[in-house]
This record gives sequence, C-alpha cells and structure tokens, in this order.
Amino acid sequence: MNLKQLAQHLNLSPTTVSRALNGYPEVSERTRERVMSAAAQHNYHPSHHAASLAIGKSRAIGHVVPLSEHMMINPHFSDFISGAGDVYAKAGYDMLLSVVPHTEEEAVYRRFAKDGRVDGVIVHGPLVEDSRIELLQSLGLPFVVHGRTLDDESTYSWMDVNNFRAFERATQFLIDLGHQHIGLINGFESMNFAARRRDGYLKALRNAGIQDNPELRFSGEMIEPQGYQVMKSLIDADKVPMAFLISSILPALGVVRAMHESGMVPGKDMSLIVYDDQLSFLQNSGDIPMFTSLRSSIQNAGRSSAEMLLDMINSNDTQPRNLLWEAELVLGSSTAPPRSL
Amino acid sequence: MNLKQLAQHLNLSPTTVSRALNGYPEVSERTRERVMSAAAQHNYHPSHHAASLAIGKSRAIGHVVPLSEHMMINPHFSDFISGAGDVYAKAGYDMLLSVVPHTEEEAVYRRFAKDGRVDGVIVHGPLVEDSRIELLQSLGLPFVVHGRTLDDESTYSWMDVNNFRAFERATQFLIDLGHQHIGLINGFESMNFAARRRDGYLKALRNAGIQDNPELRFSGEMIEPQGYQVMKSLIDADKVPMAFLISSILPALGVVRAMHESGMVPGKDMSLIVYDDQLSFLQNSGDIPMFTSLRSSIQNAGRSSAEMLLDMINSNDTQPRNLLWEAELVLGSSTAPPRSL
DNA sequence: TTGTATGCGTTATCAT
DNA sequence: ATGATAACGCATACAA
Repeated sequence: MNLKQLAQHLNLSPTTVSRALNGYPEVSERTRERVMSAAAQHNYHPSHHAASLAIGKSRAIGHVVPLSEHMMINPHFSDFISGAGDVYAKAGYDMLLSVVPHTEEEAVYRRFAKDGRVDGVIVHGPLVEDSRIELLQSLGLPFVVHGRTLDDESTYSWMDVNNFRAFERATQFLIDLGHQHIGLINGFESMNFAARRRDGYLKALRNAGIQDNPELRFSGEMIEPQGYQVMKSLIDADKVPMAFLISSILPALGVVRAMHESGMVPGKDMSLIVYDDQLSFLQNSGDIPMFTSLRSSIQNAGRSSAEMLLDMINSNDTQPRNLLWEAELVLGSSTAPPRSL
Repeated sequence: MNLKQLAQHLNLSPTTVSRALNGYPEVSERTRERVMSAAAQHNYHPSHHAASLAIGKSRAIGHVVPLSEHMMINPHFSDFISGAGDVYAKAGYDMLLSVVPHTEEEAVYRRFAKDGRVDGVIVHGPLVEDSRIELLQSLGLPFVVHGRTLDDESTYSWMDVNNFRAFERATQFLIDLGHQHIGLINGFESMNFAARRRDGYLKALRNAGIQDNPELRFSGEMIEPQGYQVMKSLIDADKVPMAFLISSILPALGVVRAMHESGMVPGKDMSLIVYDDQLSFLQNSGDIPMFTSLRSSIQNAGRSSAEMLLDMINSNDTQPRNLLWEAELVLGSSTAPPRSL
C-alpha cells in the first residue's frame, strides 16, 4: 500500500494524507485521526527512498569501520555503536555501517557524500595526521570525529577524552607511590589517542627526572595476546618493570595471565594502571575493582558523538563543536608501592 | 552533478549515460569510455534514493540488534558483523544497523518490510520459540537466521553450529577423563543455542548414568563477571565441581580470575572446556592453547549468513537454505583427569 | 482546510 | 547505438 492508495481508500488527496502523517498543523483533527488509524491499520510506512528523494535527506548516519590487517573490528567499537545507535534509533535515524579495508575508506566517503545515502558520518580512530578530515571537509559532508588529530583542531567537530592528561596523571601517581621503572603498553602510536597517551606518560617521567627507557614501551593492537606476549617476554628476559600503564583492559587481561603463569600477583609483584573504556562485557567494578584504572565510558562517547552530529545536521549549523572529557582515576587493587620500599 | 548534467556535458541523453554506467551491452565502446572517464573525473555517483526508487531495491541488508537490559551489545556481535560486513562491501551492499530495545524489534521489521529500506535482514539470537520468524514470513521480507528455533526448521533459512553435539561431545570427553561432577556455565537458556547446549550436556550425563545436579548449572549473560561470580560463590561455598563447560571465552576468563585468586590452576585443580567463538580480540591459540575448547568462528558464520542471504535475494529464489557446522574439539591445557585419580 | 501540479534523479519501455 | 517519455512514491509550492 502506498500513499496514493491510502488516500483513495480514505477519499482524500495524497497531499492531505501526507500532511496528516507528517504532523502539519493545517489539517483538521478529525481528518488526522482518520488518516492515522487507517495508516496503522494497513501497516502503512512511506517509501523511504521516495521520501528521501523528495526531501533530499536520508535520515541515516554512516560509520566506516576499517578492518585491521587481521580482518578484525576493534572490540571497543561495539560499545561505541551501542551508544550511538541508541541515540539514532530514538531520533528516528538509522545507522549505515560500511566494513572496508583501510585503503578503500576514502572511496566510501566519496560515495556517501555524492549518492546521498547518509546525512553525515562519524569518523573512527583518527591518526596523528589524518587525510580523512580534509577529504570530508572538501566533500561538504557533516561529520564528527571520535578523537582528534594533531592539527587544526578548531576546524572540525570532535569529541575526545583527554588522553594526554589521563596518562600524565596515572604516571605521576605511580611515581608518587615510589615506582621508577614504569612501562607502557600502548595502542598503535600512529593513532592519535595512543600518541597523546605516550606523550603524557613521557611528560610525567621527564617532570620527575626519570630517564625514559624505550625497552619498556610497547605498542600494537590492543587485544589480549598483546599484553600476554609483552609480559611473557619480559618475564623470560628477567626485565619486569615495577609498574605498567596499559591502554586497554584487553591487553591487561593478557598481562595478568602471564603474571599468573609465573606466580606473580598484580598489585604486589607489579603495579598496573589500566585505561578502562568500561567495555560492557568486561566490567572492572565492585567495591574494590580489580584494576586501578583511568575510566571513561566509550559507550557514552558514542552517545555524545551521535548527539553532536544530529544537532549539527538538524540545526543546519555546521560550526565545529568540540567536547573534551577527563578520565577518572579510580583506585583498585592492582597498584601499591614497590616491594622494595 | 547528476545524471542529466553529466549527460548534457557529454552531449548525450541521460538514458545512454545510465546504460553506459550500468554496463549495458548495447552501448558503443567509444561512448562507454567517454562516459566512464567523465563520471570518474567529476566524481559522479548516482543518487542512491533515485536509483532505489526506480529499480525497487535498496542494496542494503538490515541487522536489528537488540540491546540487553544493560544497554549492552553482545560482544560476539562485532565479530559476526565484521564477517558479514566484508561480504556486503564486496558485493556492493551496505549494512543497516538498528539498535533498539527488544520490545521495539518487531516494529523495526515492519518498517523495514514496508519502507523498502533494506532488501533483507539477518536475525540475531533466536529464542527457543521466536515470533520474529513468523512475522518476517508474513511480511515477505527475505531473511536468514543466525541460529535456529525449535519448530519448523525447514520453513526458513538459517545457519547454525551443532551446539547440541558440541556440548555432548565435550561432556563425554570430560567423563572419559574420569570426571563426575561436571558443571555448566551457559548463556540465557531462553536462547535457542543455549538450550541446545544444555540438552547436549544433559544427554551425555544421562548416557553415562551420571545424575544431573542443577546446582552446577548456571545461565546468564555471557560476560566476564558471570564466570567470576559463579566460580567465586562456588569456592566460597566449598562446592567446586571437578570440571566446567563454559559457553564463551568471556565468562571463562572470569572463572580463571576467581580460580587464581584462590590459588587454583585450570587443568589441575579443575578442568575447563570453553566454547570458543574465536573472537578476534581474545585469541585462544598457540601451540598448546590455554583452553581446551569447542571451536567455531563466529566471523565465518557472519560471512556465511551474509552470502546465503545475498544469494537468496539475487537469485530470486526464496527456497529455505540451511547450513549446519560442527564445532571442532581442540585440546588445550585446561583439561586433565581429576586429581584424585 | 483540502486539492492540483510539479519535481526529486534515476531506470525501463518503446521508438528510431 | 541512441533518444524521448513515462514510471517509481513521495513532498511541496501554489491554487482554491
């Protein structure tokens, strides 16, 4: 059943039915009621393509999800989209997901911008310098970046967590506890968030007059095996540091696994501070959480990014919006002064 | 730039340009080349909505993702969509994600079926009895179920793993090792896959003449804290079984955490067999994997489901297709005969 | 308050 | 091999 048929059925013109359905004020209450109930009764839903073609908007937001080399979607992603997706659904928007190798990402943006399939996009995982931003600006497609790049922060919209400050604080905290040899297990440092975390960590070391030891800095895919392999190799080489900063709870689980295998206990034989995105499937909570952590909900980040983008689209105001959150430093049981003290 | 403008620019009719772009044979090679290069040069992409309206297809597949009570997206989901999404992208399809509370799921299907936004849907997480299947059949929307329900398997398309057999085999394996008190940490048993796993487990126990002990059976959200809490409470009550079957590697990590806290070692103080969906962010591999496991890639399941659905759509053949995989039983270091033997 | 006519940007039908 | 014209199903400017 389409609009025309519904109108015929009601002895009305398509125009009136359309107006009634879309809540225009000039239609009489009695007519509106007739229309609404007939629509519900016949399970009428306007053709999305026809409506979009007519109004020039598609009520959909695009997310281009780059696959890593291992054909993997970053697991943090599922929590981000649960937040964003919830916002979209409540606002009557759909989420369009495009899963492509990194190399094809730009082609997808070009298509999205030209074929009108989406009204805007969320950019995931910005690099230190990221060509996507300039591309999207030149395409005129509204977008919000989850994270930032290094240059020209003020020319586009983003929402980010203060990664620099978070890691500076955490490092400082470890130093205050008396730690000297502090390692870092980071994400890929071509990613902006990871570079900022490293810089915050280095700054705190420098402030305390501690020499940076590159052998204690690791970067890679933030998954369980990363932490395991790093820790395992350090144990084997007998070069275990006094403390570790870890960029995600996933590699942290790997570190703990390697420690347990060697009879070591977190918070006793080594201190750990973990960046906790509050992944819903790996809670680090309880009265005394397992990990001392930097805490910031990635799901709320998704929610917030989505709201920002919808606001840009619906207000027709493309002024850049920025949002910077601070991570909480929450004390758990994985930190303590070094044993030798 | 739209089709008309591109045509004018080329001194051709829109019809010819459209034909050239869409690979129709009747257009001359010379014309086609002119059209193609002009299109590339101007970064022309046909309006998706106009094309969809004209041809009556949208080249998009819908995934309705129900949020659990905790506003959580099942983490297994991200691997499933990385497989499905890759297939879509390569076939020129997009993925439409709708994140809604369980109660609104049917409304979304009704909308999808009527507004033409998607050409088909993948159904996630079927329950033991699931009204979505009948609904989709009545709506005439092509669909593939990831999993099955109990009734009428032959009337719709699905791809599933033989969960019954997998858990029967694993249980039998533990029994053969000499275990008697074997527990089960399962997903919600309102879900079909979880019910089948339980039944396979019970069947093996029955076969061996072992009395089922309901106090050793747990079901819930398959996340890390589930395993931790179950194991913790059993340790506190001094009722630790000889072995556990665990429905996902996430709760398995929680079980291991609780064991470690009490100085217990998997594969020594208790045997574990884990259903391993091969989540890309939690690999259980290596020469000797940490967990003895039932192994089946959920990413490949996503890939396979997507291929099945696209085939149904493009062949215009809605004959139900079924695909049943067997999980591998892979030996790791978390199983051994009971200590008392 | 309701209706008529037109346009949105394609693809498909029927000519030539 | 190419073109004119009519759909596709809606929204909207304009008319009544």
